[in-house]
Amino acid sequence: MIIKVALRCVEPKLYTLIIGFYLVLLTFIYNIRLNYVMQTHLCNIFKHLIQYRMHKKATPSLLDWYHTHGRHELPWRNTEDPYHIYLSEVMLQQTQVKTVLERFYFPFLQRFPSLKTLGDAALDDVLKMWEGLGYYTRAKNLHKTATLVERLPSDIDALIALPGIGKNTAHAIAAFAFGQPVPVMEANVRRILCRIFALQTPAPKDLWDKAYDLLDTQNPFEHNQAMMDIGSGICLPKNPKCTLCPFASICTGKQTPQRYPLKQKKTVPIREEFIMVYRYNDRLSLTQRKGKFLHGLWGFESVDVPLCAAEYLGEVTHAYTHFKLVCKVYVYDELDKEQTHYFNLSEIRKLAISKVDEKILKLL
DNA sequence: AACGCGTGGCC
DNA sequence: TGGCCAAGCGT
Repeated sequence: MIIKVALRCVEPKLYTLIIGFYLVLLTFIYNIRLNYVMQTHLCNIFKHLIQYRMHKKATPSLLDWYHTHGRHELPWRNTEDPYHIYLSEVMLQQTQVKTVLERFYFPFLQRFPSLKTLGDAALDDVLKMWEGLGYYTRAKNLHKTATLVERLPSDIDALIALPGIGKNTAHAIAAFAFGQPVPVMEANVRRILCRIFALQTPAPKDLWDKAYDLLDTQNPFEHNQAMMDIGSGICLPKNPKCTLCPFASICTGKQTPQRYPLKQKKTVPIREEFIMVYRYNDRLSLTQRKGKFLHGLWGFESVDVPLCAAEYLGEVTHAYTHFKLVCKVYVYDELDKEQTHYFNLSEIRKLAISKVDEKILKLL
């Protein structure tokens, strides 16, 4: 352990080795009166130094790899603004780069160019910009955070204290916006670590320990970005391109990459719902969702039993991550007093609605 | 600790 | 095509 720490602090130059060899030789040849423990200790230090040099030589540095192969054009890599970096991190939670880059990042920033404009906006307007991106509590927490702080803190614990910022996002902001020597721990990094160290079902703490161990503390930005680029472009879930990987020489799991990490499959339940829509003078009844599911979005009402007199329009299905939804849609051409909100088509387009309700709308 | 939480890319 | 998966977080 002491040796590993020493190796992190001191970049072993060639002259260190030469002097080291010279000392060891002196120790043996002239039988200098060092005790046995000291001799072994010295020998071990130099053995590790040699191994470290060979390792560095065998694996081209991540820094070099990043300069040559990294995705330098990603907009959140070319800004110093912590708000921009923070926004990208939240949008990218469980969401592919392509989606965020092509459809959401720029329009959102155009509409809310600063933390202050975001905090001053109405939540419904924020949700409208988030429409189609999914996981809507992200938008709610983003807005909430914008009302809480004028600028983002750089301290990891202070970041985690903000709603919507967990351990990974806090580390990402610390590393990317404030240059702190900390690793990130998301899907790509996790998979790389599992493959390198042949881990099937690692505990989170083990992964963080490995990540800290592997981190290039001199270049945290490049190191973390490189890890994510390798994870998304080389160390793929299926058919990883190990021949292109800078970690190939030290990777212990590359023979059977599909085993690391081990994935458990879950069966998704099917949920059936009756959707009851009231239609009156080309206006439709909608309600704003209150719970955690599709939070804040507008949609058609789900009922236990549809009205007998209502007309059955057909089925709409939608696959979520944890269940499959089958909606049987009914419409009734009367005004129901209990429905407080009626909208025509152009008004509905201004509301934030989900994919299911979009499908139901199409059916109507 | 194990779930609930959306949508779309990719094969 | 259906199934897997994605820059995770809150509870």
